[in-house]
Order: sequence, then C-alpha cells, then structure tokens
Amino acid sequence: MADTQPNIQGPPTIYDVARAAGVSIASVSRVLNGHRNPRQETRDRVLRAVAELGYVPDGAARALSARLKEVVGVVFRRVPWVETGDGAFPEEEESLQFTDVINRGIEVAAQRGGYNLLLGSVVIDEHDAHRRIMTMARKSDGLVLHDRVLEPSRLAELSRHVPVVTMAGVATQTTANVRSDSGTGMTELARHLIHDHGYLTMAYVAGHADSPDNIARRLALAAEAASSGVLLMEGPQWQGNYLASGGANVVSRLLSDGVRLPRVIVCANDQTALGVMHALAQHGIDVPGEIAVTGFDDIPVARHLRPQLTTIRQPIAELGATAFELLRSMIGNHEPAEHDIVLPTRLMRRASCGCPPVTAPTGQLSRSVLLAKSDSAAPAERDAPADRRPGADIAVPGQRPAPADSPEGAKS
Amino acid sequence: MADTQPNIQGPPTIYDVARAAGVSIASVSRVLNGHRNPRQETRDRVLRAVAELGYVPDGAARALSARLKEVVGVVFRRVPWVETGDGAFPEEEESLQFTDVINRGIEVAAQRGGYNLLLGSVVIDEHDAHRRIMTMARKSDGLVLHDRVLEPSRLAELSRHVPVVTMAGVATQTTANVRSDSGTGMTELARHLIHDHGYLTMAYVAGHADSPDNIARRLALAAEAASSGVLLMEGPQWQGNYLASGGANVVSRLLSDGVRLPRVIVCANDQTALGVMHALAQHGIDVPGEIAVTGFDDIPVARHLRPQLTTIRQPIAELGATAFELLRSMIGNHEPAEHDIVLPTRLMRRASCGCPPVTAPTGQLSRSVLLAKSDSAAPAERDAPADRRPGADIAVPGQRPAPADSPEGAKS
DNA sequence: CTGAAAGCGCTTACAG
DNA sequence: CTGAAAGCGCTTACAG
Repeated sequence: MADTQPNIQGPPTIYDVARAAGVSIASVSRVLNGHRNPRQETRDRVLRAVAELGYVPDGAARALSARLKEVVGVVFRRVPWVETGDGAFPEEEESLQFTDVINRGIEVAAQRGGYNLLLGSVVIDEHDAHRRIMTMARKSDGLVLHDRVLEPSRLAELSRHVPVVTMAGVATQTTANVRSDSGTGMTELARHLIHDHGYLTMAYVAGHADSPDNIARRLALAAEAASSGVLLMEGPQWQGNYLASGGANVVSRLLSDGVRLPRVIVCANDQTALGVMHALAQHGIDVPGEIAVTGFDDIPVARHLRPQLTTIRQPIAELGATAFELLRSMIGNHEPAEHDIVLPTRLMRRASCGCPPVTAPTGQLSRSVLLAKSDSAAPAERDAPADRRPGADIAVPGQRPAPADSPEGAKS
Repeated sequence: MADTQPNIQGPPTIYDVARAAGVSIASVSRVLNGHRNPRQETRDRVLRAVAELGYVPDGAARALSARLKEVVGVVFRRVPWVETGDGAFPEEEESLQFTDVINRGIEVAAQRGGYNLLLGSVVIDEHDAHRRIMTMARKSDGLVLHDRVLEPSRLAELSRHVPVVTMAGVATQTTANVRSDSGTGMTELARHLIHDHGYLTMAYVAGHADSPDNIARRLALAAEAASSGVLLMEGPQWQGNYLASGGANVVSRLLSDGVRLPRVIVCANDQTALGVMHALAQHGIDVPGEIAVTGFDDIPVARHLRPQLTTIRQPIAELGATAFELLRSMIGNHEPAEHDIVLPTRLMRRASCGCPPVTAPTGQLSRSVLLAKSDSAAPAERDAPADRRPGADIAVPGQRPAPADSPEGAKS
C-alpha cells in the first residue's frame, strides 16, 4: 500500500482511508462507528488502512454531520489578574480549588461518556461575558455554569440555545441545577460547636451575599445560634467573598478597628477559612485555643493546614460528575429527570474547631530520629485526645469528641 | 420581522439571518467576520437580524469551513480516582494546584486570542491514552501536553497531526517546550540553606525520576551540597511522586524505619512539601525548629501554610500563557520562533526554612480583641525577627535574613 | 459591493 | 452488505 499517498499535508481524511482500503467512505464511516453492517473482510481492510494512515476523524466535520460535538462547556468565574510590578505578565492571586475539583469531576464523567470538556472563565463585571459564553455554547452540546457567571436574565436566553446545568445555583423553568445540602451540613456543624464545644459566641464570615449556598449556610447557622441563645456576629463587617483574601481582610479590618472577636469564626467556605486562619496567625492569635475556625467544602488542602480544618465535606468531584450526567440527559432536547439535585454533606471534625488533633498512630517517637542537633525547644504537645481515633479524619457521625475547652456555661 | 420564523427547533442558522435581513448568506458571513466590504446599509440590516434572532455561528461548521477551530487542547495527568467505601462514587484524593494554575494561565491567554480550551486528563498507565489524546487533537488546533502524559515515541506521531507544546518537558525536532529555570532556582535555594542558615545535613524528596525538572533540581542541589561539604541524603528511600501523599509516605516510612532525619528536607515541589510537613506534624516534629522544609513552585496555598513555606517561585500562570502563545505561533504550520522557552524563578524566603516568620505590621495586639475568655495558654511567640520586613513575602534578592538557628560549624 | 456556488470532512438515509 | 448522494452550517474564491 505504499503507493497510496495521503494528502500533501495535514492529517489523512476519510477519503484517504477509503482509497487505501478500496471501499467507499460510507463503509469507512460504518466500520469506525461500530455499525454491525460491514462484513468482516471489509472491516479488516478498513481497519488496516486506518492503522496504517493513523487516521482519526476530524471533530468538526463529525460534529457538523452528526449534530453532536461530544463536548461540554464549563464556565467558571475567575479572579481578575493583577499586574505585578516586577514583570511583563500578570499573575494569579488566588487558587480556586473548589472550582478546580468540580471541574475535574465533570471531566472524568465526561470522559467516560466520550465527551471532552471545553473550559472557559469569566471575570466579575465583564460586560460581554454573555457573548463569550454564547460562543462556548456554540462549540459544545451543553453548558455547565458555575455560580454567578451570568445574570439570570441572560440565563433564560442561553438555555434556549443549549441545555444548561448550573452549579450551586437555582433551578429554573429551563435549566437544571446541582448543589449540596448546605443547610443540613451547617446545622450539624453549628450543633457540634454549640453543644459539643459549648461555645457561646460566634461569627459568620459570609460568601457572596446572593449565593444560594451562602444564604442557606447563614440561615442554618443563625437558626441554631438563636435556638441556643448563642451570640452570632454577622453583617457588613463580616462580609467575605469566598476567597482567602476576603477572609483575611475581614479579620484584619476588625482587629485594627479594635472589634472584639468571638470564640468561633464560622466561614462560608474553606478558602475563606484559609484566609481567616492566616490573618489570625499573623496577629499571633492561636487557633483553636483562642479562636476556633471552621470551613465548608473540604477542599484537598483542608487536612494539610495547621491546625487541620474542621469543615463540612461536600462531595465536590461528585457534584461535577452529577452535573455532567444531568446535562447529558438533557442533550437532545430531553427533559431532565430532576431539575434540582441535592447531594449530602457531612461534618469533618478536625482540630481547628477545638477537637483533639489526630497524631500519628505510631505514638511518640524518640527524638533520636533527628539526625541534626537542634537548639530549638521541642514543640509543645497539645492535649492528647482521650479517645484517640486512628481514622478521625474520616467523619464519624455517631461519635462525639471530647470538648477541647470547658463549656463556658449554658445559654448565657 | 415577526413573520420571519427561524427553524422549528434549535438555534438559528446563517440562512435564517440571511432571510430575515434580505441578503445572501455570504453577506451575513462577511459582516460577522468584520470584512470591510459590505456597505453600511447591508451591515445594519444584517446586524439587526442577528440581534433579533440571537444568532451565533455554529462552531463546528465554522471550524470545518475556515479550517480553524479556535480551540487548544490541554492534556494533564490526573491521579486515578479511589473508590470510597461509603458511596457509589469515587472521590479525588489530591489537588493538582500546579497544574490547575498553569491551565488557568493557558486559558486566560487563549481567551485573549479568541481561543477556548479543551481540557482532558490521562491516568498513569492508561493503555490507550494516546487514542484519547488523538481524539482531542482532532477537536483542536494544537495541543499543550503536561509532563508525562504520553510516551516520547507517541509524541512524534502526534506532532505530525497537530502542533504540540510540552510543559516542563524536553523540546524535540517537532515539538516545542516551555519550562522554568529549575537549576538556577534550586542553586539559589541551596545556597540560602547552606550559607545563610548553616545547615549541614539535608535530604531531597524527589519527584518523578524521569522528569527533567526533577533531574535539574536534584543535580543543582547535589552540586551545591558537594561543593560545601554538606551531607545530602537522597535515593530510593527519598523517592516521592510530586504529590502530597508521596511526601508524607516518604517521611512516615523513614520514621517508622528509625532512620535519622536531616536538618532540612528539600522537596521537589510544594505539593510534596505539603505532605512532608503534614507527616512531620503528625509525628510531633517541629518545622522549622527541628527540621526545616522547602518546596518548589510557590502554589497559592504555600503562603497559607503554618509555617509559611519557603519555596522557589515559578511564574506558573505565565508558563501556561507562554505555552499558549508558543502554540499559537505554530498553528498554521509555522515554525516556532523558539523551541525551548525557559522562564526565570526566584527564591521566596518564608518561615519553613528557618527564616523569621512575618507577622502583622500592626505589631502586638492587646488580648482584649478576644471577646471570649479562653482557658488555653497563649501561643508561644516564635523568635521575633531582627529585621522585620513587611514585604518579606516578596522575594528580596539582595537581602539576607538572620539565621534562624546557629550555624553548626562550617564544612563538617 | 453582492450573490451563486463550491467545498470543508464527515454521517446517514436511500437505492441497489 | 455496499456505494452514490445529500446535507450538516459555515467561509471564500469566483463572477458579476
């Protein structure tokens, strides 16, 4: 078959394969798409030619003809880049771990279904975000929209063109939504803080004020605080933005204003907690000894922080995968089975709330493991847990930890 | 124009617009693509019809006709999902912050250039990874490949189909590469550890053995150690995998084997350092007091760790953006201007190497900021820095910090 | 400046 | 089972 030359340049087309195999392009297409029609001999010849030429169908041609791109678009909201003084190029300031893990969940599910993921970001207040999103829509079979990438009014218009699934949003007549159970999760956390730890004062560092997740978390926390007579500080001073910088700014501002801080700071998400813990540490305030801090999400780094972050785990990757499956069920003008899918959450008790830290199961190690002499004091050993649980990083719903500080009295 | 009905279903096509505007589809196309031909009146009519119908061209048709998809593919390597016992769905175990930030850099640059990003992952030892990558190639105009997603032999084949840029790899005859200057960065770090801090024993927790970055870092560190007579521990026992779990496993294994640890653990990347610090903390070993730890990359969370992580900053997002620009210069069969672009790195001195921690510029705060009474001891104040620098989180090349521990003698 | 027509590379009825 | 042909929705020479 050495005489069968493909096009002068560029990848081989289906015509090249057909010529090499001595069949029509229809047969090539049938073999490649797994129809059972072609007989074995035809199939063999086609497959051989395909292998020889290294043929892979062009995605655009396939999409145009089959009316299916096998691509799902994902739009998320990105922090605008900040120009740094020292280089020609801007750098990103924040990580978006929650978003990234969701996207990974979407991608894995999409892959299984033979889809690829078209990723695009939008910046706050970008005036023609909807145009860019529309362009993405026309490059995909459907769209997953993260929180707050498009005004609700535009949403309706968009959903007339392609199926749309929102993440952590609100289901509409024409769009479906996937979220996790923020209310139940926050209620569980609040009860742990109030009843297990006996904390009497708390604050809520909010996420975006109009985010449904933020609202649900705030309300659940407020309800528990009210029913237990616990003081809950919230409001403009405590307004964050789901970012570490937002959490850090809230704390720094309050401290420099001389505002007295509560015993626990409950954060709208882990990223915020990251910033809050950072700011507290900068000011020499011990967590959880002086102030306990909690998050929401359980992003991968949560367990690597010092102290490890007590938080509500969302099944983050699964949220993404669920969004993909839901979207796929809508592709082809089908109605989704459900319009609002809610996944469960669970409390992860770690050290930042005041629960005993989990240390290595091997127990205390001899100092002889240190090759180098050190002139620094050995680190203060924190209170050894009464009920040392090897798997305490895993949620144990039925189990109550020993309170890390003594209750300060009930319902002051 | 209420009488102009679009197709029964689906988004309007260029034919719908042409009919509504009373012109040919060619004119519609010309107006939309910014050709200067159409006269003002034609232009107005087209634009009005476009607005009324909400027309946006189909990406696949456009791609097929214009021979340009305006999509760049990005392939990265993902940790395989682990089935958890408690649910139907697997969960991701690790974050991939370095990869995620690079991808964000690619995406931002791509967006500026009118491109979108097609994202796909590959798993270690996936046998038909190359087929999936090929499919992605046929859905894009070019490919950015992260480290080790494809065997080198397949690379050559792939690059015959589409332009390929590798990240942190090696340039070949047919592919270009973008990386940062690992050698210089590691040399700077090693000198800081050896000469500024006076450390005499160190270890290197490696990344993937065949990663060019890993090799460059290891060699640079070894060269500095050798020329200063410092002990460097490395080898199979110290083999990591660029993941937090890899770093944690190395430390845990060594500790349970009773191996004596060195004064500094230099990690191949930040993610590894995260795991190392986590494992050390679990075993009650103080960082940096007993063992100093350093990373490489400066991923966003590095500065949020306790202690803050001393590391080499790579311009991560810029690496991605550069890869996109390079790739775009290759799209259309152009030769890239450069085949191997190397971006600079710089040392970020933070606390984990033993440099003085940076605390809030406001100085010490009254305990009265705490609303709740606390029964826990105030946190131990770490050695106050002699030269407290407000901007110490920013690299200050010319400045040397006070050593955090006394030199243990020169060139033992 | 504008329209009719060809063509991008596929898939899929429609005949045979 | 197989091939010739139409068609997916665009862009762009080619004529006028």
